[in-house]
Amino acid sequence: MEQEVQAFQEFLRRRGLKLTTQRNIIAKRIFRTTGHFSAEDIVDSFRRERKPISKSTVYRTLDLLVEADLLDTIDFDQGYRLYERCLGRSHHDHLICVDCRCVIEFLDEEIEQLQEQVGDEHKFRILWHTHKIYGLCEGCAKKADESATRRVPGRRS
Amino acid sequence: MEQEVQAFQEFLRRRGLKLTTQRNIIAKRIFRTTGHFSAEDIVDSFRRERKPISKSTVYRTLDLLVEADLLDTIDFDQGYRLYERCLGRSHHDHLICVDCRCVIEFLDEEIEQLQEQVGDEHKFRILWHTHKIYGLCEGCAKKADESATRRVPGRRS
DNA sequence: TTCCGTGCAAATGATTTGCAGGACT
DNA sequence: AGTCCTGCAAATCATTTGCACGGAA
Repeated sequence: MEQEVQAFQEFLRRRGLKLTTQRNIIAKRIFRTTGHFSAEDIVDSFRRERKPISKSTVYRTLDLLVEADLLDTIDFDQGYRLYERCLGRSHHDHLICVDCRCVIEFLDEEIEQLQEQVGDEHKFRILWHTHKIYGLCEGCAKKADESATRRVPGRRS
Repeated sequence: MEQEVQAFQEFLRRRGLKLTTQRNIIAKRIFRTTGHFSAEDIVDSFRRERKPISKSTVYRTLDLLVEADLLDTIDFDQGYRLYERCLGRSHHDHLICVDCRCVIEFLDEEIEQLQEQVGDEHKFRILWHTHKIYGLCEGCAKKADESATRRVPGRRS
């Protein structure tokens, strides 16, 4: 968190941008989160505390944080963007539960290497990648199995 | 194409849906495409030929074709959805050029297997996945290098 | 005849933008 | 003082939906 706050301030300075109250509040709020969040999550969290900060400002600040390499965006094809902190975090990909929407991170070095190979084979200069595996997490898979079984005796669609 | 037309008609019949002129026209147009296309591409192609079909109908028909397993949707995080025919096509993933926006398909059996392993390790029941590698295709990488070199003697940003 | 489909216009919902008044440096 | 910012409302833009009319079965 401290490191991120400083990195952000440094970034603003380098760009000749101002360190305003709102930017500070938003950045600190974000640097306290774990996991993934949407722009609306941030806006809501301020609304709940009755110190509303305008949507636009939140969006604009998120953009800055992404440019500063302090946030990554992830698109889970849900119609809106999610963000996650990335300073000092290594690259990883995602397992996404289509039922409870939870997200598990994974990293497989072998896959990472094979990707490089794929790039080479196609003379493609890789810049970044996203690898998303959709399915059911342990809990949701269990639930699904149970309700499937339960339905059999009852003969109901 | 013939196969797909029949599969679609069969799908409609099974669902008690009607085989209308518009659905037929749209389906046939799509079954002639190669590569990726957006809903707007389809709408435009009809507009150009002065047999406009309403946007809504196109969207609704695309949904049906996806449900019929005749189309896949792919989200390249461009703010709109792309589709591709998938009947009889095996699964594959994508290399996406961020410059010219061209798309190269790839399939790596080793990666596919390793994914299964990742799922197992996390007790995750995989349903499907997307694996997108972004970067520069051969041509665009070359162009990028050239203009980078050219800039050096001239000393211009 | 009876739904199902279509086209249109309007709604949606996340994100972006224009603008006028405020706030950093 | 001179920019850079903020908040608001309005604009975007792809996609969806409500509704009245028209068409397949």
